[in-house]
Amino acid sequence: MDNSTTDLIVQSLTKAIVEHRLEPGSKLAEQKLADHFGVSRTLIRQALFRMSQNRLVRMEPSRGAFVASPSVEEAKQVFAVRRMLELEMAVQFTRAATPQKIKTLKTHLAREAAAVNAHDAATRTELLGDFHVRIAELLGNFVLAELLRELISRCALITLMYQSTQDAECSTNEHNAIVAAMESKDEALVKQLMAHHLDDVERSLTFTSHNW
Amino acid sequence: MDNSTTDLIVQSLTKAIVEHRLEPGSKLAEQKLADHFGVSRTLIRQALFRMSQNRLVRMEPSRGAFVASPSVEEAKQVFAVRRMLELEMAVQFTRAATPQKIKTLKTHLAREAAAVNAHDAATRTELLGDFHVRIAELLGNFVLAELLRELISRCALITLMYQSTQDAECSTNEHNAIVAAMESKDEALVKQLMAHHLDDVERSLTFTSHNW
DNA sequence: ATCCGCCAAAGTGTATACAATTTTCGAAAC
DNA sequence: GTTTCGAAAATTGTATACACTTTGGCGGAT
Repeated sequence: MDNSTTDLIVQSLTKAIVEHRLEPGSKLAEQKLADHFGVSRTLIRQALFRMSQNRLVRMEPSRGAFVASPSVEEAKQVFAVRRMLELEMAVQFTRAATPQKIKTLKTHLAREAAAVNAHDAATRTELLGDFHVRIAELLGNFVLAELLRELISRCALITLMYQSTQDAECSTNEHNAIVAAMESKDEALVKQLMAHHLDDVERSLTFTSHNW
Repeated sequence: MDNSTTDLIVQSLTKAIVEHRLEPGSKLAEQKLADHFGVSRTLIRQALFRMSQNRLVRMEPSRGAFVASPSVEEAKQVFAVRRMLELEMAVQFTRAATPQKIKTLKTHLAREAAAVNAHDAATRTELLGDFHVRIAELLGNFVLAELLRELISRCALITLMYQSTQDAECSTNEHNAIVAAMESKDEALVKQLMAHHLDDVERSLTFTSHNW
């Protein structure tokens, strides 16, 4: 079953949502999107369907698709899950890390820093999330990696809306500290830093919560 | 957007796969399914799409949909993720548990026991998985609950195929022990029992692995 | 007998048509 | 001026049509 065209539409819409060109709650009319992408409604519906499973889009029966408006409560639950997964993951990675794998992470950190400096919000958010996914991949657990990617994209909406450049710099600094601790094989420190990091990211959201 | 009909098809197909009436690897031809359910290919395609995101179905471009054949390696990764989530979840639940919540779990255990005695494989597998989901719900984290449901259904294929009645009895006994430990607020014991339980379930799979 | 190529049959991928529902908007009633 | 009702327009939900790809087999060449 082919879905490459659908994939492109999903990517494009996801980008638009994450970059905040499509506001939370706004209507995603099928025919308009079909015209815009130059395809039939069939492919648009497939794409919207998939995005609704990722929770980036909300569907209402007979009423259509809307850009999701994840609540702060939902974001908190997502972060609770991330904490469960990522604290343990970071410890396990530290145990299993080779110099080669550490190097791969460091390369990633360099790209992060560049994106933060360039004030490219979209790329920045993407790379900040990728850091966590990358660790899972290097650990060899692709089920975990995929799950994390989903969780991270799921609150990307909120993250981006409330994450100032300042927060982003803070994040990438914390990433650096985590990798340094991994390199020195200090499992306890890694766990502590990762916990602190996730708390920080979450706090930057809930402190600025509002009226959706 | 309505999807109630699609939901019914998804449920029906999922049941057929989990109950092993549709073997792993077998073709899911759209027109045949459409005829069987008395709908057009449109709805069948939506259902297959959704099931491919749950990993119960695998799609190949221009070749169609097939019942998934999850590898033992993939099952191991799923269990690794479950361990990360569920050990911590069990501890947190123990901390937050009220007598009311413990009672809810005990009610569930009774239903499990009945299903195991009745040798109803489908219901048994469903309830054994539900135990874990229920804990997440009682903890109030519905994101976690939904994620667990997905993870559990994802290896339901393998679980059911290799899980003998004996294993199932073992599982429900372990569930009982876990709830007892929760009731006595022994966090360390809960964590240990849950770890042992997940190891047991996983071991019952990998020991009987074969040639897919 | 085996292999290659070609054609028919079957199946998937996308677009379009049509049915059913919701939304919009204006006119009538209060 | 506000509310209510209703019909037209717009939008979603499902079925069908059609193009394109894969599959399977038959016939001929080696």
